[in-house]
Amino acid sequence: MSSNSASRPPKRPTLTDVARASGVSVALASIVMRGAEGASEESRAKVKQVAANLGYRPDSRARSLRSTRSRTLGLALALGEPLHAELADALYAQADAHGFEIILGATGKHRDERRVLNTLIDAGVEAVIGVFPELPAAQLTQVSKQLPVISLLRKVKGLPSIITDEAAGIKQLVEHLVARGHTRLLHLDGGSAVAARQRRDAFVAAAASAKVQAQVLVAGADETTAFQALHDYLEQTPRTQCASAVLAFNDRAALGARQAIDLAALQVPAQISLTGYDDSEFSRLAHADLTSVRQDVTALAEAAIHAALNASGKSSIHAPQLVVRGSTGERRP
Amino acid sequence: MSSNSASRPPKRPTLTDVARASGVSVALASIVMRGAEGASEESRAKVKQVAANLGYRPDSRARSLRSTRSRTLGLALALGEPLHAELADALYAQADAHGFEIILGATGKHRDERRVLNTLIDAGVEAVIGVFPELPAAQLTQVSKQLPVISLLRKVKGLPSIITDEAAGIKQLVEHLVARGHTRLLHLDGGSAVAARQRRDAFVAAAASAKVQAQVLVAGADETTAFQALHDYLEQTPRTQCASAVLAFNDRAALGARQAIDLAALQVPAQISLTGYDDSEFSRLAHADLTSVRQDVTALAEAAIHAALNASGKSSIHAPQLVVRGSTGERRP
DNA sequence: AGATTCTCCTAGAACGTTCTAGATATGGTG
DNA sequence: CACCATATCTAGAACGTTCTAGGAGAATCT
Repeated sequence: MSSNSASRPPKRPTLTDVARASGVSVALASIVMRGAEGASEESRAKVKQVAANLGYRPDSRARSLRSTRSRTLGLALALGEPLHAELADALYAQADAHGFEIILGATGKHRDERRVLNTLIDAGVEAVIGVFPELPAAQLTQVSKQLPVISLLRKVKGLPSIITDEAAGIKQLVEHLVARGHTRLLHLDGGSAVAARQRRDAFVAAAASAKVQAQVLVAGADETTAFQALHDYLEQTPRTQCASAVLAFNDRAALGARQAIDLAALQVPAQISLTGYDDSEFSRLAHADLTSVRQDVTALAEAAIHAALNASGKSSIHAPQLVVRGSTGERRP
Repeated sequence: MSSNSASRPPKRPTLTDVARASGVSVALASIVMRGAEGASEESRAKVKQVAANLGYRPDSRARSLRSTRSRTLGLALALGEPLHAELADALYAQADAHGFEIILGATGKHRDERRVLNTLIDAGVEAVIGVFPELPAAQLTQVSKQLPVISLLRKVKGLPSIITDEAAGIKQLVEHLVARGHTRLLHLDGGSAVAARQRRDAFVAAAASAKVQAQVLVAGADETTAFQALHDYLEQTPRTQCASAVLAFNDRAALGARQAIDLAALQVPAQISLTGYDDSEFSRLAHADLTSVRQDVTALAEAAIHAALNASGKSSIHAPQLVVRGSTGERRP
């Protein structure tokens, strides 16, 4: 009646079992399983056959303990972030191509980034790639003395950092809007999120150099805070003094912003333009139809894996791409 | 100029180092680090002090290799799913309380669930908790002979399965709508997603027992497919024959559905009611303001951890809760 | 024929822990 | 004083691999 997990696990077969069953030494069996050189085709065939029959799988703990080559990478990111999910997909593909496995650790508001990092390291990964919004750079560099640590989406001094050129992305958005006649821009900033400061600064700079008015609203990287911030703004600001274009920190924030706009009965893009960032799946949907900035996920992933596997890990900065959709239009005063 | 990860990792301190530095045997140092009994308070203090100074961290590979107690759980889920993110949060909290670490594996359209499972097992976890939408039950039960495998959100025969009472959730939605005069219901189904069949069947059954018309549209668990399916439906169905209420598979699907509805210039809830499932963060936003069904994430997590840690892992089924918001209303013919 | 070089194989140490089975010392008891 | 119980400690095997060093044959060279 009870589940069958109650029965004692029948010890999984070990390399010794395989060796014994195929009448060779453990060392030779190891050579075959690793695909190393030094075994005849004949032995190879036999050992592989036996291993398959027994359902043998190498124990990665023992393997990495001995060889310091676990062929496993640690990846730290936040769950529920569309961009992170995309990145993970690309990273998996890249790691695959190099014969590496990936295990993840989830960072989050309530979960200590340092601890996530430690958990991955203790599990025996060869390198860690991660999005660490809040972990102090000092701690990261400290850890990086033990094994390669690659910072994704955030520039960390002294660490290989794979990032997008935020200034370029924001500049494209601002110029796109300015070219359509907008002279009063509003940025819903990402709070403590990764890249938030870069985008905020880039926004101010780009607006200044285009000689248009710029205002920044402190918000966050999620729907709710963005909604709240913009909602308050729209209620408190006389309609005539309102910005005619809103740049949200990312697409999720734009979704929240959109709802504040709808609630204020403003038309997008007729009365107000809206932009996101990241070009998430839902930004492409008809109603959102969000002008956004696409980060080069594939290139980021490729660079991160490369930095992780080659000890001489180099930082790199990748160009984003403006994606114009229906949520931005000409300013009609 | 180059990053400092190029310098050779200064081997991390081992238990032997700690023992030597504190002038005791390795065995005693081990006892202290484990908090096992058999050491004087004096030695305890000294060893701990030395360990802290050296920055010693036990190697979980060696530890679990020897003792088959890694105090680590594997968690397999999909990235980018709000519900999964919530579950992970709750599971982390629960695991914490039991002194367990968690490492994740991401399942996904392009990633073999079996392989994710293997990666976690090879990393030395004591048990795996996972959402496995597509992995055949036979394979799961096969693996569960090696270590406890807990199925989350999907009933798998022969495996401890922690699920929500989908029939109850759907029934509440249907009855809620029927009570408001709706007699023609449409369900956007979740395709091959976990729980999709249960919800679909429950929808048909609940509609039948309430004696209202029911129609099911094949879609999927994401925004895009839901949008597409409903968009086509609204275009092809004469307005007078349209359903007056749409039950989306989950909140993400509801978001897509909402956009199809907006595009068709229908008012929610005046002309058409819409419901989601999962009560995600964004379903609470003003514009979405989505009537949904809340799964008891905390209870699910608690049950899953309990099943994973106690070999006698029991299945359980949890009651969901209807959350009424502004996206559903009286039918106005 | 001896030396050299292959190819194929193996014994045994090592990785960093935990665990078993004692050793040693301390103190109480008959 | 001999005996046992208890508390504290330790040596060394074990976990499942990989790696180093070398051995046995067979083939090639000089």
